[in-house]
Amino acid sequence: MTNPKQANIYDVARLAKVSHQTVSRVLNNNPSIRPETKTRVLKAMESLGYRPSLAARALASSKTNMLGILSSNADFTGPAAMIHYMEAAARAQGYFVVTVGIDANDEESVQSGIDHLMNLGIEGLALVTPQLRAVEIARAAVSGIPVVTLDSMYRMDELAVSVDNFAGGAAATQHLIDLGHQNIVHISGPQGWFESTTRAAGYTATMLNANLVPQIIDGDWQLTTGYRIGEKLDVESKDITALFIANDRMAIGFLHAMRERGIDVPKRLSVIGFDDLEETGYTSPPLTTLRQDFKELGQRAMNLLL
Amino acid sequence: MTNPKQANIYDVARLAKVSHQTVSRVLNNNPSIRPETKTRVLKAMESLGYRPSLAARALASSKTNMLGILSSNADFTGPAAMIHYMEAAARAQGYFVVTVGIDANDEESVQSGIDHLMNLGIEGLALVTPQLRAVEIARAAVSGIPVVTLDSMYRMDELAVSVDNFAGGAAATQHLIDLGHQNIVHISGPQGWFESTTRAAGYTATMLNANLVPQIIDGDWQLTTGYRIGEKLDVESKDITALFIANDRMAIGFLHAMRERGIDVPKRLSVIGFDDLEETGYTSPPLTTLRQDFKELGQRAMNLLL
DNA sequence: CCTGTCGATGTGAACGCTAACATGTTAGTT
DNA sequence: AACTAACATGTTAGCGTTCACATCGACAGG
Repeated sequence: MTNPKQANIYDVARLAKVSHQTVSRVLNNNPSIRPETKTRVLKAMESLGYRPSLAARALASSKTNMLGILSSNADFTGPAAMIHYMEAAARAQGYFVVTVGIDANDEESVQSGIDHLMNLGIEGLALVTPQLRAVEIARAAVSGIPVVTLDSMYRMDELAVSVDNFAGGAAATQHLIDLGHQNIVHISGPQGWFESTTRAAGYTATMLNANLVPQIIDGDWQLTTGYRIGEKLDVESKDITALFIANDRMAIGFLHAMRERGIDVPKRLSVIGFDDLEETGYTSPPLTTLRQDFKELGQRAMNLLL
Repeated sequence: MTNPKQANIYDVARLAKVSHQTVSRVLNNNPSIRPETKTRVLKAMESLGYRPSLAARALASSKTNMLGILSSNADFTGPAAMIHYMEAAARAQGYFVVTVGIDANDEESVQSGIDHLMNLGIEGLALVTPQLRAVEIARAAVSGIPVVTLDSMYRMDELAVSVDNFAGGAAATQHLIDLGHQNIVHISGPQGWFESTTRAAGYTATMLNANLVPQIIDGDWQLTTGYRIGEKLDVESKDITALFIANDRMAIGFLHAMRERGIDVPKRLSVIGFDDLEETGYTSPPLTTLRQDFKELGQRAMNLLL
């Protein structure tokens, strides 16, 4: 409760009748310190309300204990959850996480975000930016520290963790095939997004594998787009019986259109989505969806960084 | 691209043929420096790829340039958006934002989150924790730095910014009254949340003001709860004609239940929600909702801190 | 007993910057 | 021309740690 003048390591040392270096050793859990001395120092810290200065520590040791997250679209459920769990994992190890939000379509925004973080002296960077271009810029602008990418195709190098979108797309498609569908359409995400292309690839591969013809309609994740596609999709004459839609938002929009047109889902048409919106399951008509494990993903990313 | 040994202020000074202090002055935009000298120094920095050390700066000036955000439920749309905009506003002023996620129902979690941030030496703290108890703990644990609360009743002191939930609740209610409804039910959020009580208060006041009887059903923000309430609400015998539901999630669940029961919204029953889910407007039946301006809120909070 | 080792602790410098004060230079006053 | 104020820059001393090395005592081996 008192706030006279934050105690420093010398104050503690004096009170504990040791040298400042011994205090430092206690701070860093140096093994060669007598338990007795250690408790004495600890007690002194306690009674002074001592708080080590991260700044001084960083200066002397050139370890900042800072991690950066570069994030576009942090307001989507998935990314937000991943960031949340990454932060928790990092904090458990004594790290601080600085999150910077960017506009992934604006190269300058990406650059300045990275600059900001590099100035801080972060020791690791996580990219929660599904846009291919942004990841490239980021990887180029950063050097000397580990970078991990979430949700990407970069999985090929070891520096990324990711939902296996290919497998996901394949699973969704296979599910529909197993239900007996043959004429299955895929509504994809926008180009330039990892999830888009990978999910679509999973779909295509599975269709071809079953000797079926893949049909992809380009989407852009937006709910309204799903709706618009739903309005004009020629379900009847083309005899489409099932759709795999790349994310739940579009799926919800699409379902709404179906309802307006009086097309019965799931009787006349099966629809499967992808993502993790809580709303799923309470739409009418109901939506089947593939869940993703963001928690595990976030933690894995952190472990990779540390 | 080279990375021999980060240049420091002395290296720059030597190259620009000035003293290190002059370099420091350039760094800090000291006005009493000749433009000519300034450009010379700037050029030297550039050519060395100089990056000021935040740690050293913090140590010498005891200004950390760090701001903290304590956040529960960061995966809701509202909070996530606010955090996003706060970060942007802070960064524009050269600040770094460290976000810590907590479990607001676990006092220890709140405490340790705050400790973490205090160790960092943050210069300001924003609370994005709508739970009353968490805010109390936080306010008590922090001293010496400004604390701002978002979305709270603390609006009374100047240290909080907030959507005016009271006015919002009142507006929604009045809207229904204006449509001619008299028997209007409110489904509220959980107790202990600012938004809950304040929105409910706005509802109650408006009802009473119109000589109508307020009827409140306790909810908890959850979609499933909205659904369950919808399942068993005795709309018929009580002749309920309208509902004001405290958030969109519950509203969506509720609407789903109405649909299953064959109750026509909005013909038989008017429903109005509150929040900011994009999905709103594409549900069936359609949902009217009150929008919130998270962007402005986030920025206002930052300005308050700085 | 003397020497060599190891464990426990102390000493001084360094980290890269800003604060405070000192110095030198220019221009304005009388 | 001498004196001062204002500007532009330099000098020295920290800020609170850690690092590298020095010291001190005790205990073992010969």
